[in-house]
Amino acid sequence: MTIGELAKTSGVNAKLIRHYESIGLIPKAARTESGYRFYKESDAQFLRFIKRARSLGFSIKEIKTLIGLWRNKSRASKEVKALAKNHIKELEKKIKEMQEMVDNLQSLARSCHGDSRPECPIIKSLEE
Amino acid sequence: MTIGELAKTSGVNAKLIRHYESIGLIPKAARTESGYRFYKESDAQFLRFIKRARSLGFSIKEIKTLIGLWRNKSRASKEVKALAKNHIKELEKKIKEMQEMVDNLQSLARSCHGDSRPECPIIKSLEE
DNA sequence: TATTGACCTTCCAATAATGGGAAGGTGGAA
DNA sequence: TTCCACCTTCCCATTATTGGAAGGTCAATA
Repeated sequence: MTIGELAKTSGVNAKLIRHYESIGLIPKAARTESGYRFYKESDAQFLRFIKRARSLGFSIKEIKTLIGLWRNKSRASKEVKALAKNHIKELEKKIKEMQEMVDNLQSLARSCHGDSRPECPIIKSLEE
Repeated sequence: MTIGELAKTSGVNAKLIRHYESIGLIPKAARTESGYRFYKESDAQFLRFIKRARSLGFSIKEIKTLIGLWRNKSRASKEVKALAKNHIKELEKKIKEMQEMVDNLQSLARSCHGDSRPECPIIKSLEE
């Protein structure tokens, strides 16, 4: 499989596959005589694994750990669960921060007339 | 005021003040004969404005717009309100995405025994 | 006066993840 | 042979912030 075909079957675009290789997230691909990378089916599965983990918000660094856990068939499930729980905590922390921003802004926006007059509590709150 | 003093009174560190100058977010500072930047009180207020806006999650680009609105004493408050509303929408969109990640992970984590056995639905879900 | 330490300067680089483009080589089909 | 689609590497941009290196300046102290 060429890198373009792998991109199609894995859903990860070729540019990104090369990048993942360059940072050591995936192993260096085998090459044809002319230097083209070539892949096998299982490489697509690997990339899909990465893509799913990304869609759950795991960072590349966390995914490296996840890959290790994935490959280690005898590791305890509590190790994986701990990683997930920790990740959930981080996500929840960010969500909370953003929700606080929204709440603050909502209350400012509510108190702003939003008409053609220049008086604006939103701006005023930034001045203080 | 030197940049270090400004950093203290504004709460924005010196490195970042120079950066803000380099990207044109704040005007170029006046210089002493020896090349040191120097500032006045109102510069600290300006930086605090920026810092507050950042803490509400506005991007540097949005802040540039906000500064324009701030300076324009005759602009309509509805312009500011529109910017804020738009920003709220973006924040809420991100929050929703992250909340979906959390929900998915929570349900996976719940179904994972989290003991010493290797079977793990979290990993399994990434394999599919 | 010489030294010292705290502060200032600029420039370069790194972070995280992805995308875009340029310049050039390769493969296969018409 | 020519042509197009694909491949290669390398560099750059994004966003906001921080870090360091190498070197100049200021003020106080020995």
